Amino acid sequence: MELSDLRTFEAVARLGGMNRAAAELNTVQSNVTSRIRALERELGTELFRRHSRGVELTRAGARLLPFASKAAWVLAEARRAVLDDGFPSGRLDLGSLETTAALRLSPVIAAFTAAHPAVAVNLRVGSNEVLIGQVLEHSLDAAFVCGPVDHPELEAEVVFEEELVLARSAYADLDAPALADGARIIVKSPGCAYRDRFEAVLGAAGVREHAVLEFGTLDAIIGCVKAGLGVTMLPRSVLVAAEAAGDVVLEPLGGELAAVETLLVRRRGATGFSALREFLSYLRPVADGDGCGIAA
Amino acid sequence: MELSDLRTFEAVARLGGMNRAAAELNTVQSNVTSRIRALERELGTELFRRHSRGVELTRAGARLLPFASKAAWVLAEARRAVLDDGFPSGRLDLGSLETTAALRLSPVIAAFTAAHPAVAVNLRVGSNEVLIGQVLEHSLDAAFVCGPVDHPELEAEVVFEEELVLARSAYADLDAPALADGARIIVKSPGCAYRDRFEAVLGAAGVREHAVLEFGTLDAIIGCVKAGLGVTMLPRSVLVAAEAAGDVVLEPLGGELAAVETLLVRRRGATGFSALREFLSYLRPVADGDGCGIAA
DNA sequence: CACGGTTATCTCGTTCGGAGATAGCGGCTG
DNA sequence: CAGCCGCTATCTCCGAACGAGATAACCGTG
Repeated sequence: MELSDLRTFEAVARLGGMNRAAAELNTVQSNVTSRIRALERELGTELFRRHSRGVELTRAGARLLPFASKAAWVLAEARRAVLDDGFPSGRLDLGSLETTAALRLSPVIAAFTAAHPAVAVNLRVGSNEVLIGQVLEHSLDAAFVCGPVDHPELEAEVVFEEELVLARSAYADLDAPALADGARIIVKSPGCAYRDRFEAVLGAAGVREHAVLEFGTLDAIIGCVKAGLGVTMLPRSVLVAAEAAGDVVLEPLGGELAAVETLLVRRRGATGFSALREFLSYLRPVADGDGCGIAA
Repeated sequence: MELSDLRTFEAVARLGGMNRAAAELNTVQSNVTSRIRALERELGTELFRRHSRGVELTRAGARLLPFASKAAWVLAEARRAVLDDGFPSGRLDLGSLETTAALRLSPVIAAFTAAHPAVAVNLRVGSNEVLIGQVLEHSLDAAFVCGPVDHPELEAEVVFEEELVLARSAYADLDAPALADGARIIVKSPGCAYRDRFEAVLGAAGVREHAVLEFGTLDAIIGCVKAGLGVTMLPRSVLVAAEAAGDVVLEPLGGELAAVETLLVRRRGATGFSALREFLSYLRPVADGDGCGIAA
């Protein structure tokens, strides 16, 4: 059982056909077939059920599939570890919630890239679930997400602590309560980590009905809040600029619903290559200076 | 980078020479050399420093080595997972402290093997450190050890809780304190998990000097205690037979030093093949019936 | 029934890896 | 210093394995 065998197996399983797999692997169908048959012969089990539309995994094949990816990851990490001579270099794929990226990360990443030009930092913004999934499938090295995260294959540490506050237009009726039945809340697209929290806050405030306005960017949200279209809930640091400009009014939430921790999650056991280790060392002073402890 | 390349690499690194590796791999030296050179060419780094006595790993080679083992493990687990059709079968390699094996495991293993004759259960007795090391290097599937265990790559659950008690000869001067300066303690060979605990108990009791007698088996220890050669500290259940026979007198310790947890440790992320999963299900009722909760 | 799409099988040519012999290097020893 | 021994590097030969292409067989669909 060689790695190339597992690669073809994985491609066939993913694409559902030997022809398609052959195209992706830059070879011809007959070779894919024979490789798979050889693998089946070696393992003594059928891995695919063949039919006229392609193939589908048998139960044994389904059990093998995760190991095919795992083996590929191991080899990829091996290659990286060999080339990693202790001086940070290569790619560093990070993920982040948009709020964290906007307010916390730029100075850290700027300082890091300045000190380590050999590292190609790649920052991808996404929602909590997507980011965590990408870390798990090795598509990201680490991600800044909204805690808590509890997954056996991940380890997380708190790097920032934020205070969630309500924001509404400075030109609205400030005597009325910000949250009432029929309030219109402005949030990011589905999957936003703060959205669930917002719903919980609404529930705690006794709001049973509310309208929702969704936007893809923070700027759009804040712009709409200014314009009085509704109320939003975001980390205070995201909103201070708008508050200083006199456009929005902030209202502290209090209670434990207001505290939100930003975690850096990464795969457990990934000892960490130089670039990631070094990046962490840039991150910790920021977090400490911010008064945030690091939890193991 | 194929798996066979990593296997030859691992053999060369472990044996310190291409000739020796060739002998182990049932091939000739020239092939080993060329495989290694091809690997070095592919990775763009020297993996070995050659000299007239053999080869030694470069730093890059040392970084690669752990991944070679890891890749081999992944493939071995893949093969097992494919052949594992949900009905427990194959080998199940367990490790245990001698005390646990003697008193707790026999009924569980007996019931398990009776119900699952297709599983070849293999029980190896050893000390805490050795067992944990063997679990880490995949030489054991799981091990019963003395807690607590805190290792990022292991997960543990409490399966038994024992009470440590002092035991001394029933024919000794029972009015004198069992633990005093100059006491002779009888323990297992170095590495015994209870020994450190015993030393702590002695310290807490204010004993500054004591003699040590080491034996390899529990029977020898208990025999010597009977004979009045010294005092030992073991789980109560190991000693009840001797107490009932009237040969030894047990003395509860009290305090948190007396409580000892037996953990089942296994590698994290190893989803667990059928045999191990099934064995766990045999274990849990025993632990529960014993009044011991299972901690995740 | 013909057609498009699929997998299985066969053959041919190339390539890759294993076996063996030899050369070259370095240290050790008499 | 010369000879020896153990090691790695390199070369050549050969067989097995792999990739490419063509063809057959199968199935569902229009």
